[in-house]
Amino acid sequence: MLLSKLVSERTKEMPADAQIRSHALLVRAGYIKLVANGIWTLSCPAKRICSKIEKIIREEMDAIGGQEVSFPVVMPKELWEESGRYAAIGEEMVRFEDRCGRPMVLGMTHEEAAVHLCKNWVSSYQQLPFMIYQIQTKFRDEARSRGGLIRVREFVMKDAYSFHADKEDLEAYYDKVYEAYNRIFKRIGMKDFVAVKSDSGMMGGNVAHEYMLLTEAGEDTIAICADCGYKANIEVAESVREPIGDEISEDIAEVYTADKTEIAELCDYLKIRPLRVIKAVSYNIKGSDQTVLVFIRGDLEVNEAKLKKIIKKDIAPSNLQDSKELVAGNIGPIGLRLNNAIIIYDKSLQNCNNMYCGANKPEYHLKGVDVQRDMQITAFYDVAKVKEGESCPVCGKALSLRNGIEVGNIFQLGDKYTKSMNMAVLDSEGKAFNPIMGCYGIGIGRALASVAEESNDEYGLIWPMSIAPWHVYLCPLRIDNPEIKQKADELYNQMTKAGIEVLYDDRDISPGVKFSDCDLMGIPLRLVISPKTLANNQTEIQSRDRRHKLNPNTEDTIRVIQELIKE
RNA sequence: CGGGGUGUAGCGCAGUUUGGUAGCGCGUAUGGUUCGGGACCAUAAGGCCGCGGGUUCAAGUCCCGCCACUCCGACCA
Repeated sequence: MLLSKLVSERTKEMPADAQIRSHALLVRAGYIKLVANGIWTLSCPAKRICSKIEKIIREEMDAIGGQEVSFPVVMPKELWEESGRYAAIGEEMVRFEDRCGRPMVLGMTHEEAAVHLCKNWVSSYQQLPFMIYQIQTKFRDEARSRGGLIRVREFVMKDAYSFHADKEDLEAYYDKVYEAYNRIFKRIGMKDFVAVKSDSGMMGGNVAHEYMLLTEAGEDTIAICADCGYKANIEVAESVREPIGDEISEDIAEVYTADKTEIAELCDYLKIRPLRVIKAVSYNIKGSDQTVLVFIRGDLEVNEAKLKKIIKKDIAPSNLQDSKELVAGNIGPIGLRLNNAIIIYDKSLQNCNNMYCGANKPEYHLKGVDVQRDMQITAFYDVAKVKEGESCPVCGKALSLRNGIEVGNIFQLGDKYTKSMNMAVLDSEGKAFNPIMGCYGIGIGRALASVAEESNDEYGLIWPMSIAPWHVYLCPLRIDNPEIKQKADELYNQMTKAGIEVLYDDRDISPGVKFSDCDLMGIPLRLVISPKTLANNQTEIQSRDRRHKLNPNTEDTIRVIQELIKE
């Protein structure tokens, strides 16, 4: 490829609106261009990177028995009604009508299409298991896209679906995918990534993992135990907390607390620590007036993902100011009168004593509360957000919190789709059952951006050889010199013939511009020829990561480059 | 959806307070001198000042409405 013909704009200046490095550098180096909010064009080099990532994914998916298919982007409403998701999914799914007025949707995931493809073909357990996958454009009308290619509305995704006769088989296959994913991310040159336990969200199902690139720019938070290796998305992460209290339980008594209702000012007023307080947090079930009231230790926050899972309903924070039953700021679990409400007690309260809580009347709180003695609680649930430094649920050592970008995920789906869509096969006794499914996704563009996020320096991007748009940046200095031009052309042709991918900077401009474009674009190897090198019958090879700097003889150049690429 | 910011040449921005000839840097074109870490000189091209309405002799600038982008939050298989 001749750089003079490459359609991509490189700029000296960092885009002002980019908040994270991958966004800034991908735009600056001319890899991506914004078309509309969350919708990008990939230029040739970015497309080449994607193709290489896809190739690696195909190899690994095929290696675990996958078969590549292609589902439609546009699907009829009916398909999504079968699974119940036409109603369940909100505005992020694009809906429209075709010319005949038939309702259609744009695919944002393809469980329905996968079941549709397989349901008539499979009739016996003997055909199980199998896995189908595709690499295809998805559209999700995200409420808010951001971060360059990190969070977009239109993106290419590898999505895979496996079908199994029983849980054991699914679990065994899930482990295979787990390993395949580790290989994929390693091969595309991602370094600091982990697989963490996650929430299965709207996909349904139970066991799920997310592959996270650990980086400050990440949108997700992950709890990690450095000691035993426990890792979980904060949405599901657990921790162990010791009960708060003293040896001797005091008696319950009312205390005057004036207008202090916020935890911070209440603690200040009473000279106590927040963890001595039983805090009330209230929500409404979405689409109804039923209240969900959570009691939790004062220093902790409610993890809404956990809460939703427990009550199995969608919730929204409620406004207590117009409540007739609750005294905002003075809500307590004792003497509470509430109709039609779900009350959840967090595990952090278990066995605590000498606690403070609202007295359910203005300007008063209770002290000396002993959770076991004074409250009739049948069940405690874990609905608290894990905090930095809390104890690991496995080994008890301190947990740390890290940010991460979700680059892939794997789910054990169960029979949610096969059941709702009536996909049944016969078992060995001739009895019909619904196969169970797993599904497995990787966002291609996000993977590209994640590598960019992790792999760069003050001069620009640094692509790993495995996904670099080109292996070599051919950089002749003084190309106005016919000798140089001839030598460069010659090397370009030879390398291309030898299967080396070369970006040839054939522009007649000053060396500094060439060097900085090469660094900015992050091409792994830079091959310089100049009057200086040619005088010694040499060339100059430098790797973008500065690990190699060689001056081979001209005739050895290609061999040296091939070795470096292999390495 | 809520809150902030910004829309002026391909890119980055000034000009808007106080209305009066459309500016700067980079990039681009031509000629010349340079050239191993973003060279220099000269000349030139390039604008519906986001869109629509209004006020005014006169609007990039003031008023009203809309749109887009962006950041923070809500949301997110």
